[in-house]
Amino acid sequence: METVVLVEGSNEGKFEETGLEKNNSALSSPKHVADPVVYKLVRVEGDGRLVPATDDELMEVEGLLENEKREIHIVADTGQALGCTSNEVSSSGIQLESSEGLSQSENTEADAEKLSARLEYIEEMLHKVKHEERLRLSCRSPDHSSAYMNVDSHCSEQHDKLLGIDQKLQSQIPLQETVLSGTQCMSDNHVTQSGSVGERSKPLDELIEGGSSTSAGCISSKPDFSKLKGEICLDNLSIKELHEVFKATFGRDTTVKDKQWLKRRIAMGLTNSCDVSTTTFVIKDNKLVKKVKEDSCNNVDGATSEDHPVVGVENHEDLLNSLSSQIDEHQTTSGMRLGSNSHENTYSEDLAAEQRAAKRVRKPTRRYIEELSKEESKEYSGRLIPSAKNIGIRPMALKSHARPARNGSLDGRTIITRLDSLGGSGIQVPCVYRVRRSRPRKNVMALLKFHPSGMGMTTTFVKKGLDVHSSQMDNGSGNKVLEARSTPEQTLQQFVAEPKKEKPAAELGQHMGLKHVNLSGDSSDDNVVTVPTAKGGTRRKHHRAWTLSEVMKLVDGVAKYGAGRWSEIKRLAFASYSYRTSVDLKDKWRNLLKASFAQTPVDKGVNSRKHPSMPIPAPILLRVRELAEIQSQVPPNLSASKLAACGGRSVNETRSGYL
DNA sequence: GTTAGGG
DNA sequence: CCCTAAC
Repeated sequence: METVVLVEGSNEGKFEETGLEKNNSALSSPKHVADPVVYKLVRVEGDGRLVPATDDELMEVEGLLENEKREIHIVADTGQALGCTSNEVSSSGIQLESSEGLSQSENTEADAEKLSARLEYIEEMLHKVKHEERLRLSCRSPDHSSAYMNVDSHCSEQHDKLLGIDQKLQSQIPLQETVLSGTQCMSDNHVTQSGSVGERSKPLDELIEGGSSTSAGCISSKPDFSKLKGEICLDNLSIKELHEVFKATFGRDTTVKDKQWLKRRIAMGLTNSCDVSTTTFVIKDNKLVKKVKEDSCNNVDGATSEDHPVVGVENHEDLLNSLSSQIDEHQTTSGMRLGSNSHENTYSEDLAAEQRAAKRVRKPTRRYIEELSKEESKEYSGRLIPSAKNIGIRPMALKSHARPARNGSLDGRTIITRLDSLGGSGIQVPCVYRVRRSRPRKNVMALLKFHPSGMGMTTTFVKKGLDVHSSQMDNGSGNKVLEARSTPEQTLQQFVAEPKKEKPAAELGQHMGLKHVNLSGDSSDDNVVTVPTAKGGTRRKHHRAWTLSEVMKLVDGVAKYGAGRWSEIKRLAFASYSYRTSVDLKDKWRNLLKASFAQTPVDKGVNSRKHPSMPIPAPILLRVRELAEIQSQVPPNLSASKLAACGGRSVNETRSGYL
């Protein structure tokens, strides 16, 4: 922190996080002008900004080139290796050989030219190699690859940012000095932050465990990670030891003798294999140093834009989310690029292209799709679907949606949910699906709407079914609709309908237990049906019949906390019913009121309702009515007659009772 | 983020 | 159940 460099670094990070871009501009262009001799690899930030590559980035290129092929092969073979390797490759893809780059940059222009030429070459090579790999990845278990890609992408994203920051530092000082000062600051930083680093270890572990199962594969075999905690210094290890660590880390052997390379590699691997660590640590001079500033953390939690990485760990899911969204954004905007005409630009474009390609392979997140649809629908509605498809919606949809057990019982659901949350079918699920209670955004609707083939037909069909509108009918029609759809649509349909995610495992468990107790048969959750709106838009109706117990809880809740305090009731009385929102409660109460006052008085319709909807026992209705009267919740229209009959006492009764 | 109300 | 306006 003491060193100028460090300070700048942290500042940079902050700015970047904050979204201030002047720094970047200042760095890339001005800098470039000032020192034309220094050609650097540049990469495009998530938001499209150009960020100079860092020494770290430059670091491995050479070794990478040497090992590229070998690694790729490995990748092709094992899923695990695949994940790990993809990480490495992707991250290394943006790297250039440092020692050379540095040394050359400080030389004459002639050297610089050479360098640039070389960089170009390297770029090409990397490009090709990466492309190859991508192809392979995409060919192989798309699930895995995509999943990995996800993780990896976000990792690299982070990494890039970090590197970008480093680079800035570097670019502002003589390169040689950079190294030194870098080391210097690192050690300083090291010392000052050692405490935090220690703290960090725990969350890190958690993350590793809680992280995607896929990445876990790589991480699991990384016993030596402990060595990285606290001090995180591989310097003391011999090459042999490094090899061991390497193997432990990546699950494969390496023939590389270069100590530096190994150290870096290991550090990288460890870092990349862990979502958070990337954010938290900066790899520099063969040491993992706690990063001063977190980019991603901020994204996740703006308030936590402090020097404490721990924050980021808290909700890595969100982290992933935000990251993915970032990536998405990047993806959509990657098309446009800064229009300068420098060499850097050329490189950056290459990189950009490269990245784009990489991302293309990546499975799009739901968020992405949504946003994409939104964006594109404005301009090219026709192209919308195809593009989405190409990006890989289908595999994902099919995959994540693979739930024959949908109709299954509670157990079935449990399993399914688990799959979803654990990523049994795909890592991405947890991060992507988790948040939303599953109501697709309008965008998605739009997406559906735009779907070329037979959408219109489907729509009408659905509508028909919907019109019948009985809870049961709903389901039936819904399923029919799904089945009726043509393949492509089905994919989409499923994709859209899929969402019904039940939440975090913990809650789920609880929920499950309670559920069993309920007499309800609603356990057949996910009566998710997409229904067309009158305007042509579709919306998903995700129906879940209210169970008696739920109703009772609701009534109790109202009695306790008062009608209108839905959030309270939801939180306190419906804690276990994750799917009931306060709005739901409110709606239900409204209905209950209606029902109670409509039927109870005469006692005629009490249970006589033959409609599919669950009949509400008279007692409950009675109670509802009482509560309503007590709280003057009586529906206006009904209250008139009813209250009048009762003597209108409730008129003066205010909610004060519970207040 | 909640709540109320219409659809 | 969805959507939105209003808070």
